Amino acid sequence: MRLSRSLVPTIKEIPSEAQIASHRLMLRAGLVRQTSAGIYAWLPLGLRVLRNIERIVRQEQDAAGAQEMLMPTVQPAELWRQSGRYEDYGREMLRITDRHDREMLYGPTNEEMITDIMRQSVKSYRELPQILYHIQWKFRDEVRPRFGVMRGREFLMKDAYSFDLDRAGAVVSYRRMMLAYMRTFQRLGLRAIPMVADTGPIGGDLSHEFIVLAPTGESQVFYDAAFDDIDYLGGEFEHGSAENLDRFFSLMTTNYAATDEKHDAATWDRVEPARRREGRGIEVGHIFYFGTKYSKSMGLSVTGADGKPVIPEMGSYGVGVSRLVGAVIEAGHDEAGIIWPDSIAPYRAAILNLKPGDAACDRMCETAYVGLAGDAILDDRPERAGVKFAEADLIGLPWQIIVGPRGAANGAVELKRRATGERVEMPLSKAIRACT
RNA sequence: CGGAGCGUAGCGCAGUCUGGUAGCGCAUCAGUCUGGGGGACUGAGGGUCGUGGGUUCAAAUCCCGCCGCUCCGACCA
Repeated sequence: MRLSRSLVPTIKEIPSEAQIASHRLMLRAGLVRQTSAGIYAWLPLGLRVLRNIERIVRQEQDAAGAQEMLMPTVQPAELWRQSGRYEDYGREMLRITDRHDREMLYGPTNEEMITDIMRQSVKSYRELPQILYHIQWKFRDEVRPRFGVMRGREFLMKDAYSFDLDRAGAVVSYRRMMLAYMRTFQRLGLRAIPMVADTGPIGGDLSHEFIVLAPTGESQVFYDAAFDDIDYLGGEFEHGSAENLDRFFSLMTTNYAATDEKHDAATWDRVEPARRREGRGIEVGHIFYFGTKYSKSMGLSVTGADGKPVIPEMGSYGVGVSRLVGAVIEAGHDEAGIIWPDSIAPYRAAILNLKPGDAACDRMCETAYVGLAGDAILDDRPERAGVKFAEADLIGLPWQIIVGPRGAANGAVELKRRATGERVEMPLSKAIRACT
């Protein structure tokens, strides 16, 4: 993108309404704008990050054997009456009446809807197990939205639903999703830890929340440092083998990890002192096994091998995609701005033309822009160098190719790594290769 | 939902107590200088003072209602 023709409304001052780093930086770097309390418009740069996170989430869901679909945001109240949650959910649910006086709602989650779809479509035990997911906007009318996209009312969530014939199968699905989540978070450059959780209004008896460590997190967490050394991407764990998943799951659950609500001082004291880690955490995902809660209340059953009805065992698995944008920034920033992980940065590099109008600078910047196949922000604005440096650091792309008249005369640019601040002078072609 | 605040130029704010010409900084636009870490100077444009009513000769300012937003607490991907 050419910055001179793009909507990237950066802000120099700190917005007064933003209390935490990620919120301030998202506003300052021009990623989002608030349109109502807890409701945000995603500007071009922010949307690219959101899409990149979605892509990783999608790849890992697919790898775990889940199928993508898309359910609507607006749902009929009738479905929620069947499960009994229409009244239970309370004021957090945004209720809508259409022109025919039909009661509708803006979905806060989709258990009822997916169960309805499955009961219409799945008739035989041969058709299970299945896991379905979608990435869709949700609305929960939070009493007090805050912290920008971390705690908005409208948010983008990936929610998956598993259907198995028995508890043993459901447990395999649950573990698969847990592995998918750990892989997803690692790819996002986040250290996330699964912690035993309350099941809340969704119900059930097996539930974990995934907590990302960040100093501005909302809850206090305690965990065993053993989690820090686990590599989920290296091939040690796989979705295909129940035995392997079993080993994975016991690794996740035997090491101590708890939020302050579930913290057990006695068990904590048995963790080797050198391995005790304590800090603040942000919940970025939550998974539940809830048995037949919805299948039973809503009449989902399939015919079993013996000709008798079987009520499927279900689970649901949510990850806050839009919240992750905030979480990634909480985990990666400094005084100057955001430091994006390579995996989700809106663009790979910023090309800073320190002297637009200078033939050599212009030519080298164009070469760099083409060389990066447009996966870069070309700062071609007639601004001073200082402004460009400051905004490039604020936006936080992984690389900066700095093209100034000094080096341009003999074909050299500076390549700066945002994360470390390290700057090295080198030929343009080498800099381009380093970024790709 | 309990408690507390705030709505004045794109952003951040002063002015409100004590009614009488709507202001400052940043940003924007034009020009000059400058030119490797948010530069300087000169000039210009930009306002239904959240909204509806009331009091008054006169309301950003006083009174009442409404709306919006923020913060603290209890709750959540």
